[in-house]
Amino acid sequence: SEFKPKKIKTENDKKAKKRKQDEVSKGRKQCANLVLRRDTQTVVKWKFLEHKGPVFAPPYEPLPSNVKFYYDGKVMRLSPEAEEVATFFAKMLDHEYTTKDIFRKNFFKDWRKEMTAEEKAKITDLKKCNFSEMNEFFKAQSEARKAMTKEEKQKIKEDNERILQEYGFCIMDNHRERIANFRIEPPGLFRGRGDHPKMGMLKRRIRPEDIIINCSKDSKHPEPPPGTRWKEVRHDNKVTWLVSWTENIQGSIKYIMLNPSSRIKGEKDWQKYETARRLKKCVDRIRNQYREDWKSKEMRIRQRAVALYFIDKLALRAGNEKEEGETADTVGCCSLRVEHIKLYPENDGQEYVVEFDFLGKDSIRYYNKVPVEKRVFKNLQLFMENKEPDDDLFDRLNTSILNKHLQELMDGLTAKVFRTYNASITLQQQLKELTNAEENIPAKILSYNRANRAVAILCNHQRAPPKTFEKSMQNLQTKIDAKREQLSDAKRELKSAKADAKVRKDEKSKKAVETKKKAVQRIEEQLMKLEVQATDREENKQIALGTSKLNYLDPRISVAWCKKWGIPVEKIYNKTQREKFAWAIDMADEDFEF
DNA sequence: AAGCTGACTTGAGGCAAGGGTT
DNA sequence: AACCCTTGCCTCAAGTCAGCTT
Repeated sequence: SEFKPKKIKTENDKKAKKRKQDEVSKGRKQCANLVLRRDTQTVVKWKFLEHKGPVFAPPYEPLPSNVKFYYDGKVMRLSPEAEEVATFFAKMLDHEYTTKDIFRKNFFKDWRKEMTAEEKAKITDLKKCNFSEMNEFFKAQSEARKAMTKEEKQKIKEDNERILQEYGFCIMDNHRERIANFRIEPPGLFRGRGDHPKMGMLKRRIRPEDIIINCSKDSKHPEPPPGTRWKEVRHDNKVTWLVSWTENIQGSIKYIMLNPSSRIKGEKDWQKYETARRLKKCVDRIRNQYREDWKSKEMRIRQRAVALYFIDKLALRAGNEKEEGETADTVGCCSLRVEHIKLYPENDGQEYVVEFDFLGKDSIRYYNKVPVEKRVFKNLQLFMENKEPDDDLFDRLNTSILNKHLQELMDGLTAKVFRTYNASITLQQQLKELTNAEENIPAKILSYNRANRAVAILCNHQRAPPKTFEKSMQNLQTKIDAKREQLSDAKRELKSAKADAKVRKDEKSKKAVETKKKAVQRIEEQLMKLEVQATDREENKQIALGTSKLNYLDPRISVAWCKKWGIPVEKIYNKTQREKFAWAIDMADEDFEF
């Protein structure tokens, strides 16, 4: 089809190849414009869609009667409804969440709603509740699961596979496609991230009556479980989801959609990178424009221009405003407040330094000290004049205004395109800079990871250092030491073999020298591999590469790099990633340029 | 133009599978 | 074969952005 064109075979004529390629990409682009542009709510996403509906969470199984709950030191039997919610709390006893005031307060309030009148009258203080037997019961259960026999584990695996085959796929326009999340989220206690005002609230169980099914009219639509009915069955081919329901914490809608390997997700992904590549062509013009705008006599334009500069230079997110009290207090570019930045006319020998310190998406801290242009600095001073710490830095700007402006600068341009563009261009440029033709494959892969790391740092993709980090580092060091030992042994042996051969001058001893030489080489290589691994791991301590690899880096850059240096794609992408990026693996050859 | 809603992408964390090591 | 540790995968929360309503 248009989307996965046959790879163009190289004749010796490079120019013909290039021309042909341009045609293909032009055709593809036209196709994209036709089918994919302006796609929210306006364009047909599929013609035929058939699926089996969602898999519901298993029903609640009451605790065995020997597992007791105590209130105020005395055994108390709970109604099944109250007991179920109690088990959600009991399962989390070891978690820090359960010590937090807001969590406890929210949980207790929602738990009481599930209690019978008698329970409600009796249970008035969470501190007097003793869930420890429940907690131990669940711990024992998970131990038991681990201790199952091979056969039992095999059986579970087979059952899962059967469910996957039945519910995990759908038919969309003549293709059997993998569904991403066909299981409905089970009930439990809401765990918001960061300082979330709703943490601990009860996430209720989803029933068939909550479910909207979306499929094509001419398909066999899924049956609800016996004795139940769907909320609605609709046939909307302007959207990509198969199932939806409304979640009770924020009142937002949740969806079942297709796997990243699906045509519909792949095309969208490809389109995203094509938009970023179009930005590449006009980014200079846009940069000149916003630099001009720093001088505008209109405040709103200056603010817009400074915000855009941050988004471009620092890869900040757009920063939509959020409803206060509904979510954790986090910000992005447009929602930055005065308290989130500090200005230093001079700092560590640099002029005009801005210090950023705020909580971004997922309450991950963004901390950065950057020198900026004098004009930007002066503008920031102006924006901050006569404001309180909790006032908006950009009071004349929001994401909607910014994106409307961007749309005028380039078709399809929005704030997040800058993140994609800067991430991908950084990878490409870093790969060029860091790859050393002389080096072997492990060393080249280290270079790749370093390029990837540069992007992750730019995008602020942090992670908590793994709990086992120190130990695993030590283990690796032990291995390295052992390997060094082994190497010097091997070298010693080689030396004596050489000496031996010099005296004896026979074939046999010459052969022995060769063998020893090979051994030394092999061990040297192994040692190097370990050392590279150690470096890589150390540098990666607090940085997560996965997110940028999956969401920001045009996979064709990586595929091209692999082809150019003869590195198997498997070294860069695992199986799932190869499935997601199948289109790119197919499309890109070694001279692909982002 | 502000606010709301729906659809879709992006994100970190948790957990289990499975691969390497002892 | 038991163990241990990494890796991959899943989960589900938290963003972005466009279109609609008021």
